[in-house]
Amino acid sequence: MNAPRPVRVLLADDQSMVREALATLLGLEDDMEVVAQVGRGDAVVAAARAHEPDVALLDIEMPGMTGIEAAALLRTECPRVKVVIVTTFGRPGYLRRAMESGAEAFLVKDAPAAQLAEAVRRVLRGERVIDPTLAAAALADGADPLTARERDVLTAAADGSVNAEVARRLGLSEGTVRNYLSTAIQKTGARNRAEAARIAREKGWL
Amino acid sequence: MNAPRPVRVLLADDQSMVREALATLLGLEDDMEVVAQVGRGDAVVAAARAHEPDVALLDIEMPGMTGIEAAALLRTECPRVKVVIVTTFGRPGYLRRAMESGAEAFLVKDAPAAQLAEAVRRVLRGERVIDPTLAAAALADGADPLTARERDVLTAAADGSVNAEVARRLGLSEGTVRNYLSTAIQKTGARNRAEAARIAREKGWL
DNA sequence: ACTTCCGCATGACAGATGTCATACGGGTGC
DNA sequence: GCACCCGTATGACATCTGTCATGCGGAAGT
Repeated sequence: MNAPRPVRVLLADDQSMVREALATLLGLEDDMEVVAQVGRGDAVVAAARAHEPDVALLDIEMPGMTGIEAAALLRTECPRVKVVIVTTFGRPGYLRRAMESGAEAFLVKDAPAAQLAEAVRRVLRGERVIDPTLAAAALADGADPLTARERDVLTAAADGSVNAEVARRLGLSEGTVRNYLSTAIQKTGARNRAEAARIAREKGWL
Repeated sequence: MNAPRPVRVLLADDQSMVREALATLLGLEDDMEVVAQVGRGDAVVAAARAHEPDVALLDIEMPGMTGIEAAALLRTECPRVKVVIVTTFGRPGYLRRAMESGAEAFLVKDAPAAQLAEAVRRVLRGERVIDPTLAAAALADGADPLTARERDVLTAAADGSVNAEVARRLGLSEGTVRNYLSTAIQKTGARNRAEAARIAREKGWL
Protein backbone atom coordinates (compact mmCIF):
# COMPACT_ATOMS: atom_id res chain seq x y z
CA MET A 1 0.00 0.00 0.00
CA ASN A 2 1.27 3.48 -0.83
CA ALA A 3 1.07 6.30 1.70
CA PRO A 4 -0.93 9.23 0.29
CA ARG A 5 0.62 12.70 0.32
CA PRO A 6 -0.13 14.26 3.72
CA VAL A 7 -2.80 16.94 4.06
CA ARG A 8 -1.25 20.41 4.06
CA VAL A 9 -2.72 22.56 6.84
CA LEU A 10 -2.62 26.31 7.50
CA LEU A 11 -3.34 27.44 11.08
CA ALA A 12 -4.53 30.91 12.02
CA ASP A 13 -5.04 31.87 15.67
CA ASP A 14 -3.76 34.90 17.51
CA GLN A 15 -2.88 33.09 20.72
CA SER A 16 0.56 31.62 20.08
CA MET A 17 0.34 29.11 22.88
CA VAL A 18 -2.93 27.70 21.62
CA ARG A 19 -1.91 27.85 17.98
CA GLU A 20 1.38 26.07 18.54
CA ALA A 21 -0.27 23.45 20.73
CA LEU A 22 -2.86 22.74 18.04
CA ALA A 23 -0.09 22.61 15.43
CA THR A 24 1.75 20.05 17.53
CA LEU A 25 -1.41 18.03 17.93
CA LEU A 26 -2.09 17.97 14.19
CA GLY A 27 1.56 17.29 13.43
CA LEU A 28 1.34 14.08 15.41
CA GLU A 29 -1.24 12.74 12.95
CA ASP A 30 0.79 10.95 10.29
CA ASP A 31 -1.46 12.05 7.44
CA MET A 32 -1.14 15.75 8.26
CA GLU A 33 1.44 18.45 8.03
CA VAL A 34 1.13 22.02 9.32
CA VAL A 35 2.77 24.04 6.56
CA ALA A 36 2.03 27.55 7.86
CA GLN A 37 0.99 29.36 11.01
CA VAL A 38 -0.21 32.96 11.29
CA GLY A 39 -1.40 35.09 14.17
CA ARG A 40 -3.39 37.69 12.25
CA GLY A 41 -6.44 37.46 10.04
CA ASP A 42 -4.93 39.73 7.42
CA ALA A 43 -1.94 37.40 7.02
CA VAL A 44 -4.03 34.40 6.00
CA VAL A 45 -4.27 34.95 2.25
CA ALA A 46 -0.56 35.68 1.79
CA ALA A 47 0.36 32.56 3.75
CA ALA A 48 -2.09 30.52 1.70
CA ARG A 49 -0.57 31.79 -1.52
CA ALA A 50 2.94 31.02 -0.30
CA HIS A 51 2.32 27.54 1.11
CA GLU A 52 -0.64 26.22 -0.88
CA PRO A 53 -2.43 24.39 1.93
CA ASP A 54 -5.31 22.00 1.36
CA VAL A 55 -7.12 23.22 4.46
CA ALA A 56 -7.09 26.44 6.48
CA LEU A 57 -8.08 26.31 10.15
CA LEU A 58 -9.19 29.82 11.12
CA ASP A 59 -10.01 31.30 14.51
CA ILE A 60 -12.65 34.05 14.34
CA GLU A 61 -11.39 36.63 16.84
CA MET A 62 -8.07 37.81 15.43
CA PRO A 63 -6.36 41.17 14.98
CA GLY A 64 -6.33 42.66 11.50
CA MET A 65 -9.25 40.69 10.16
CA THR A 66 -11.73 38.15 11.51
CA GLY A 67 -11.48 34.52 10.45
CA ILE A 68 -14.82 34.90 8.70
CA GLU A 69 -13.59 37.79 6.59
CA ALA A 70 -10.42 35.83 5.86
CA ALA A 71 -12.55 32.87 4.79
CA ALA A 72 -14.45 35.05 2.33
CA LEU A 73 -11.19 36.33 0.87
CA LEU A 74 -9.78 32.82 0.59
CA ARG A 75 -12.90 31.75 -1.27
CA THR A 76 -12.15 34.21 -4.05
CA GLU A 77 -8.34 34.30 -3.93
CA CYS A 78 -7.51 30.67 -3.26
CA PRO A 79 -10.69 28.73 -4.03
CA ARG A 80 -9.00 25.34 -3.73
CA VAL A 81 -8.35 25.85 0.00
CA LYS A 82 -11.03 24.33 2.22
CA VAL A 83 -11.90 26.39 5.28
CA VAL A 84 -12.54 25.14 8.81
CA ILE A 85 -13.58 27.77 11.34
CA VAL A 86 -12.40 26.94 14.87
CA THR A 87 -13.70 29.37 17.43
CA THR A 88 -14.17 29.96 21.12
CA PHE A 89 -17.73 31.15 20.84
CA GLY A 90 -20.48 29.06 19.30
CA ARG A 91 -22.67 32.00 18.39
CA PRO A 92 -25.46 31.38 15.91
CA GLY A 93 -24.62 34.47 13.87
CA TYR A 94 -20.99 33.41 13.59
CA LEU A 95 -22.01 30.04 12.20
CA ARG A 96 -24.37 31.65 9.74
CA ARG A 97 -21.81 34.14 8.50
CA ALA A 98 -19.10 31.49 8.38
CA MET A 99 -21.25 29.35 6.12
CA GLU A 100 -22.19 32.32 3.94
CA SER A 101 -18.53 33.16 3.52
CA GLY A 102 -17.86 29.69 2.23
CA ALA A 103 -16.51 27.74 5.21
CA GLU A 104 -16.76 23.96 4.99
CA ALA A 105 -16.75 23.30 8.73
CA PHE A 106 -17.45 25.08 12.00
CA LEU A 107 -15.97 23.79 15.26
CA VAL A 108 -16.04 25.20 18.77
CA LYS A 109 -12.96 24.96 20.92
CA ASP A 110 -14.73 23.20 23.74
CA ALA A 111 -15.26 20.16 21.57
CA PRO A 112 -12.80 17.28 22.11
CA ALA A 113 -9.44 17.74 20.42
CA ALA A 114 -9.88 14.58 18.36
CA GLN A 115 -12.62 16.33 16.38
CA LEU A 116 -10.11 18.71 14.88
CA ALA A 117 -8.19 16.20 12.77
CA GLU A 118 -11.42 14.36 12.14
CA ALA A 119 -13.04 17.51 10.75
CA VAL A 120 -10.06 18.17 8.50
CA ARG A 121 -10.32 14.66 7.04
CA ARG A 122 -14.02 14.99 6.52
CA VAL A 123 -13.90 18.32 4.69
CA LEU A 124 -11.18 16.84 2.47
CA ARG A 125 -13.66 14.11 1.55
CA GLY A 126 -16.13 16.84 0.59
CA GLU A 127 -18.28 16.70 3.71
CA ARG A 128 -19.46 19.66 5.77
CA VAL A 129 -18.92 19.50 9.52
CA ILE A 130 -21.24 21.45 11.80
CA ASP A 131 -22.26 20.91 15.39
CA PRO A 132 -25.94 19.88 15.14
CA THR A 133 -26.91 21.76 18.32
CA LEU A 134 -25.39 24.93 16.95
CA ALA A 135 -27.00 24.43 13.56
CA ALA A 136 -30.39 24.14 15.24
CA ALA A 137 -29.76 27.30 17.27
CA ALA A 138 -28.73 29.20 14.15
CA LEU A 139 -31.89 28.13 12.34
CA ALA A 140 -34.13 28.87 15.31
CA ASP A 141 -32.70 32.34 15.83
CA GLY A 142 -33.32 33.44 12.29
CA ALA A 143 -31.19 35.92 10.46
CA ASP A 144 -29.71 39.10 11.84
CA PRO A 145 -32.58 41.64 11.91
CA LEU A 146 -30.27 44.65 12.19
CA THR A 147 -29.47 46.83 9.23
CA ALA A 148 -25.81 47.63 8.53
CA ARG A 149 -26.16 51.11 9.98
CA GLU A 150 -27.93 49.92 13.11
CA ARG A 151 -25.06 47.51 13.63
CA ASP A 152 -22.52 50.29 13.19
CA VAL A 153 -24.25 52.54 15.68
CA LEU A 154 -24.82 49.78 18.22
CA THR A 155 -21.19 48.71 18.01
CA ALA A 156 -19.98 52.27 18.42
CA ALA A 157 -22.28 52.87 21.37
CA ALA A 158 -21.57 49.57 23.13
CA ASP A 159 -18.31 50.60 24.73
CA GLY A 160 -19.92 53.43 26.67
CA SER A 161 -19.59 56.21 24.11
CA VAL A 162 -22.11 58.95 24.49
CA ASN A 163 -24.55 59.79 21.65
CA ALA A 164 -22.65 62.88 20.53
CA GLU A 165 -19.44 60.88 20.21
CA VAL A 166 -21.07 58.11 18.21
CA ALA A 167 -22.59 60.75 15.94
CA ARG A 168 -19.23 62.39 15.40
CA ARG A 169 -17.43 59.11 14.74
CA LEU A 170 -19.98 57.96 12.19
CA GLY A 171 -20.69 61.37 10.68
CA LEU A 172 -24.35 61.39 11.72
CA SER A 173 -26.60 63.77 13.58
CA GLU A 174 -27.20 63.01 17.22
CA GLY A 175 -30.89 62.49 16.60
CA THR A 176 -30.18 59.91 13.93
CA VAL A 177 -27.99 58.01 16.36
CA ARG A 178 -30.89 57.99 18.80
CA ASN A 179 -33.20 56.69 16.10
CA TYR A 180 -30.96 53.83 15.08
CA LEU A 181 -30.35 52.86 18.65
CA SER A 182 -34.07 52.95 19.28
CA THR A 183 -34.83 50.57 16.42
CA ALA A 184 -31.91 48.31 17.37
CA ILE A 185 -33.26 48.16 20.91
CA GLN A 186 -36.71 47.20 19.65
CA LYS A 187 -35.43 44.60 17.19
CA THR A 188 -33.34 42.88 19.85
CA GLY A 189 -36.16 43.03 22.38
CA ALA A 190 -33.90 44.93 24.79
CA ARG A 191 -34.71 47.77 27.15
CA ASN A 192 -31.66 49.92 26.47
CA ARG A 193 -28.51 50.09 24.37
CA ALA A 194 -26.39 48.04 26.76
CA GLU A 195 -28.82 45.15 26.76
CA ALA A 196 -29.23 45.41 22.99
CA ALA A 197 -25.46 45.21 22.58
CA ARG A 198 -25.21 42.21 24.89
CA ILE A 199 -27.98 40.33 23.06
CA ALA A 200 -26.53 41.15 19.66
CA ARG A 201 -23.09 40.00 20.79
CA GLU A 202 -24.44 36.75 22.18
CA LYS A 203 -26.11 35.97 18.89
CA GLY A 204 -22.99 36.88 16.96
CA TRP A 205 -24.52 39.85 15.16
CA LEU A 206 -21.74 42.25 16.06
CA MET B 1 23.11 9.58 35.12
CA ASN B 2 19.73 8.77 36.66
CA ALA B 3 16.53 10.20 35.17
CA PRO B 4 14.64 12.22 37.80
CA ARG B 5 11.01 11.40 38.45
CA PRO B 6 8.92 13.40 35.93
CA VAL B 7 7.02 16.48 37.05
CA ARG B 8 3.38 15.66 37.70
CA VAL B 9 1.08 18.27 36.11
CA LEU B 10 -2.61 19.05 36.58
CA LEU B 11 -4.32 21.00 33.76
CA ALA B 12 -7.51 23.02 34.20
CA ASP B 13 -9.12 24.75 31.21
CA ASP B 14 -12.73 24.66 30.11
CA GLN B 15 -12.00 24.44 26.39
CA SER B 16 -11.36 20.76 25.74
CA MET B 17 -9.61 21.34 22.46
CA VAL B 18 -7.13 23.77 23.98
CA ARG B 19 -6.70 21.76 27.16
CA GLU B 20 -6.00 18.51 25.34
CA ALA B 21 -3.63 20.22 22.94
CA LEU B 22 -1.67 21.74 25.82
CA ALA B 23 -1.64 18.35 27.54
CA THR B 24 -0.21 16.77 24.42
CA LEU B 25 2.41 19.48 24.19
CA LEU B 26 3.52 19.00 27.79
CA GLY B 27 3.38 15.23 27.46
CA LEU B 28 5.99 15.44 24.71
CA GLU B 29 8.50 16.88 27.21
CA ASP B 30 10.26 13.87 28.66
CA ASP B 31 10.46 15.37 32.15
CA MET B 32 6.73 15.98 32.41
CA GLU B 33 3.59 13.97 32.83
CA VAL B 34 0.03 15.30 32.75
CA VAL B 35 -1.64 13.30 35.52
CA ALA B 36 -5.03 15.01 35.53
CA GLN B 37 -7.22 17.27 33.37
CA VAL B 38 -10.35 19.12 34.48
CA GLY B 39 -12.71 21.50 32.69
CA ARG B 40 -14.18 23.27 35.71
CA GLY B 41 -12.67 25.45 38.42
CA ASP B 42 -14.59 23.67 41.15
CA ALA B 43 -13.09 20.31 40.14
CA VAL B 44 -9.48 21.40 40.67
CA VAL B 45 -9.07 20.63 44.37
CA ALA B 46 -10.61 17.15 44.16
CA ALA B 47 -8.38 16.30 41.20
CA ALA B 48 -5.34 17.61 43.06
CA ARG B 49 -6.16 15.45 46.08
CA ALA B 50 -6.63 12.39 43.90
CA HIS B 51 -3.56 12.77 41.71
CA GLU B 52 -1.07 14.71 43.85
CA PRO B 53 0.43 16.88 41.12
CA ASP B 54 3.56 18.98 41.61
CA VAL B 55 2.16 21.83 39.53
CA ALA B 56 -1.35 22.97 38.61
CA LEU B 57 -1.84 24.97 35.40
CA LEU B 58 -5.05 26.94 35.79
CA ASP B 59 -7.03 28.96 33.29
CA ILE B 60 -8.90 31.90 34.87
CA GLU B 61 -12.20 31.91 33.02
CA MET B 62 -13.85 28.61 33.91
CA PRO B 63 -17.34 27.51 34.89
CA GLY B 64 -17.94 26.73 38.56
CA MET B 65 -15.01 28.71 39.90
CA THR B 66 -12.31 30.97 38.49
CA GLY B 67 -8.74 29.75 38.33
CA ILE B 68 -7.81 32.44 40.84
CA GLU B 69 -10.36 31.18 43.37
CA ALA B 70 -9.16 27.65 42.72
CA ALA B 71 -5.58 28.78 43.34
CA ALA B 72 -6.56 30.24 46.71
CA LEU B 73 -8.27 26.98 47.67
CA LEU B 74 -5.28 24.94 46.57
CA ARG B 75 -3.02 27.11 48.70
CA THR B 76 -4.88 26.04 51.84
CA GLU B 77 -5.99 22.52 50.85
CA CYS B 78 -2.93 21.25 48.96
CA PRO B 79 -0.11 23.67 49.84
CA ARG B 80 2.57 21.55 48.18
CA VAL B 81 1.05 22.14 44.74
CA LYS B 82 2.64 25.04 42.85
CA VAL B 83 0.21 27.12 40.84
CA VAL B 84 0.72 28.54 37.35
CA ILE B 85 -2.07 30.75 36.01
CA VAL B 86 -2.42 30.52 32.22
CA THR B 87 -4.95 32.93 30.87
CA THR B 88 -6.24 34.56 27.72
CA PHE B 89 -6.38 38.04 29.18
CA GLY B 90 -3.35 39.76 30.63
CA ARG B 91 -5.32 42.09 32.83
CA PRO B 92 -3.45 43.87 35.61
CA GLY B 93 -6.12 43.06 38.20
CA TYR B 94 -5.98 39.38 37.30
CA LEU B 95 -2.24 39.31 37.85
CA ARG B 96 -2.58 41.10 41.15
CA ARG B 97 -5.28 38.79 42.42
CA ALA B 98 -3.46 35.73 41.14
CA MET B 99 -0.36 36.71 43.10
CA GLU B 100 -2.41 37.47 46.21
CA SER B 101 -4.04 34.06 45.99
CA GLY B 102 -0.65 32.41 46.02
CA ALA B 103 0.15 31.69 42.37
CA GLU B 104 3.82 31.15 41.52
CA ALA B 105 3.55 32.12 37.85
CA PHE B 106 1.29 34.06 35.51
CA LEU B 107 1.36 33.41 31.77
CA VAL B 108 -0.76 34.76 28.94
CA LYS B 109 -1.83 32.46 26.16
CA ASP B 110 -0.38 34.64 23.44
CA ALA B 111 3.13 33.94 24.68
CA PRO B 112 5.06 31.25 22.77
CA ALA B 113 4.15 27.69 23.68
CA ALA B 114 7.71 26.92 24.77
CA GLN B 115 7.24 29.24 27.74
CA LEU B 116 4.72 26.86 29.24
CA ALA B 117 7.07 23.99 30.00
CA GLU B 118 9.78 26.50 30.81
CA ALA B 119 7.56 28.18 33.40
CA VAL B 120 6.72 24.84 34.98
CA ARG B 121 10.39 24.00 35.36
CA ARG B 122 11.18 27.39 36.81
CA VAL B 123 8.45 27.35 39.46
CA LEU B 124 9.66 23.87 40.43
CA ARG B 125 13.06 25.42 41.06
CA GLY B 126 11.36 27.94 43.34
CA GLU B 127 11.30 30.85 40.91
CA ARG B 128 8.37 33.12 40.15
CA VAL B 129 7.49 33.69 36.50
CA ILE B 130 5.72 36.89 35.51
CA ASP B 131 5.67 38.83 32.27
CA PRO B 132 7.63 42.02 33.08
CA THR B 133 5.38 44.20 30.91
CA LEU B 134 2.34 42.95 32.74
CA ALA B 135 3.99 43.37 36.11
CA ALA B 136 4.76 46.99 35.26
CA ALA B 137 1.17 47.58 34.16
CA ALA B 138 -0.15 46.05 37.37
CA LEU B 139 2.07 48.26 39.48
CA ALA B 140 1.29 51.38 37.45
CA ASP B 141 -2.46 50.84 37.63
CA GLY B 142 -2.54 50.56 41.38
CA ALA B 143 -5.03 48.49 43.28
CA ASP B 144 -8.71 48.15 42.56
CA PRO B 145 -10.33 51.36 43.89
CA LEU B 146 -13.85 49.92 43.93
CA THR B 147 -15.52 48.77 47.13
CA ALA B 148 -17.10 45.32 47.15
CA ARG B 149 -20.57 46.77 46.83
CA GLU B 150 -19.63 49.08 43.97
CA ARG B 151 -18.24 46.05 42.17
CA ASP B 152 -21.46 44.12 42.78
CA VAL B 153 -23.62 46.93 41.47
CA LEU B 154 -21.43 47.61 38.47
CA THR B 155 -21.35 43.92 37.56
CA ALA B 156 -25.11 43.64 37.89
CA ALA B 157 -25.68 46.77 35.81
CA ALA B 158 -23.15 45.95 33.12
CA ASP B 159 -25.35 43.55 31.17
CA GLY B 160 -27.97 46.21 30.52
CA SER B 161 -30.14 45.70 33.59
CA VAL B 162 -32.11 48.76 34.53
CA ASN B 163 -31.60 50.37 37.97
CA ALA B 164 -34.80 48.92 39.44
CA GLU B 165 -33.72 45.40 38.46
CA VAL B 166 -30.25 45.78 39.93
CA ALA B 167 -31.84 47.10 43.12
CA ARG B 168 -34.17 44.12 43.33
CA ARG B 169 -31.44 41.58 42.63
CA LEU B 170 -29.12 43.01 45.27
CA GLY B 171 -31.80 43.95 47.79
CA LEU B 172 -31.07 47.67 47.63
CA SER B 173 -33.10 50.79 47.04
CA GLU B 174 -32.99 52.25 43.57
CA GLY B 175 -31.40 55.42 44.85
CA THR B 176 -28.59 53.47 46.45
CA VAL B 177 -27.90 51.72 43.18
CA ARG B 178 -27.63 55.11 41.53
CA ASN B 179 -25.22 56.28 44.21
CA TYR B 180 -22.92 53.28 43.90
CA LEU B 181 -22.89 53.54 40.16
CA SER B 182 -22.10 57.21 40.43
CA THR B 183 -19.08 56.59 42.65
CA ALA B 184 -17.94 53.69 40.46
CA ILE B 185 -18.17 55.95 37.41
CA GLN B 186 -16.07 58.63 39.11
CA LYS B 187 -13.47 56.17 40.39
CA THR B 188 -13.00 54.63 36.95
CA GLY B 189 -12.92 58.03 35.27
CA ALA B 190 -15.80 57.02 33.02
CA ARG B 191 -18.75 59.03 31.75
CA ASN B 192 -21.45 56.44 32.31
CA ARG B 193 -22.03 52.92 33.63
CA ALA B 194 -21.20 51.19 30.34
CA GLU B 195 -17.84 52.86 30.08
CA ALA B 196 -17.16 52.22 33.76
CA ALA B 197 -17.90 48.53 33.26
CA ARG B 198 -15.65 48.35 30.23
CA ILE B 199 -12.76 50.03 32.02
CA ALA B 200 -13.17 47.88 35.11
CA ARG B 201 -13.26 44.73 32.95
CA GLU B 202 -10.14 45.76 31.06
CA LYS B 203 -8.26 46.23 34.29
CA GLY B 204 -9.50 42.92 35.63
CA TRP B 205 -11.51 44.40 38.49
CA LEU B 206 -14.71 42.57 37.69
C1' DA C 1 -13.03 58.75 72.41
C1' DC C 2 -12.62 60.45 67.89
C1' DT C 3 -12.18 60.28 63.10
C1' DT C 4 -12.76 57.98 59.00
C1' DC C 5 -14.69 54.88 55.86
C1' DC C 6 -18.33 51.77 54.25
C1' DG C 7 -23.08 50.45 53.43
C1' DC C 8 -27.41 52.21 52.97
C1' DA C 9 -31.02 55.60 52.30
C1' DT C 10 -33.78 59.92 50.59
C1' DG C 11 -34.81 64.03 47.78
C1' DA C 12 -33.87 67.37 44.18
C1' DC C 13 -32.08 68.46 39.93
C1' DA C 14 -29.76 68.53 35.20
C1' DG C 15 -28.64 66.09 31.45
C1' DA C 16 -28.73 61.82 28.64
C1' DT C 17 -31.52 58.37 26.61
C1' DG C 18 -35.44 56.24 24.30
C1' DT C 19 -39.90 56.83 21.68
C1' DC C 20 -42.76 58.66 18.27
C1' DA C 21 -44.40 61.32 14.33
C1' DT C 22 -42.94 63.13 10.28
C1' DA C 23 -40.16 64.10 6.27
C1' DC C 24 -37.21 63.39 1.93
C1' DG C 25 -34.21 61.06 -1.60
C1' DG C 26 -32.42 56.73 -3.37
C1' DG C 27 -32.59 51.90 -4.34
C1' DT C 28 -35.01 47.23 -5.18
C1' DG C 29 -38.57 44.46 -6.58
C1' DC C 30 -43.04 43.62 -8.68
C1' DG D 1 -44.82 53.32 -12.11
C1' DC D 2 -45.50 52.23 -7.43
C1' DA D 3 -44.74 50.17 -3.07
C1' DC D 4 -41.36 49.37 0.25
C1' DC D 5 -37.30 49.71 2.82
C1' DC D 6 -33.04 52.04 4.02
C1' DG D 7 -30.37 56.01 5.45
C1' DT D 8 -30.78 60.39 7.11
C1' DA D 9 -32.85 64.23 9.61
C1' DT D 10 -35.81 67.21 12.98
C1' DG D 11 -38.78 68.26 17.02
C1' DA D 12 -41.41 67.06 21.11
C1' DC D 13 -41.97 64.31 24.90
C1' DA D 14 -41.45 60.94 28.87
C1' DT D 15 -38.32 58.43 31.32
C1' DC D 16 -33.85 56.96 32.88
C1' DT D 17 -29.36 58.12 34.50
C1' DG D 18 -25.84 60.57 36.98
C1' DT D 19 -24.69 64.10 40.58
C1' DC D 20 -24.96 66.23 44.87
C1' DA D 21 -26.27 67.24 49.63
C1' DT D 22 -27.47 65.11 53.61
C1' DG D 23 -28.38 61.71 57.00
C1' DC D 24 -27.69 57.41 59.97
C1' DG D 25 -25.50 53.22 62.06
C1' DG D 26 -21.57 50.23 62.33
C1' DA D 27 -16.72 48.82 61.92
C1' DA D 28 -11.93 49.83 61.92
C1' DG D 29 -7.94 52.53 62.85
C1' DT D 30 -5.43 56.46 65.91
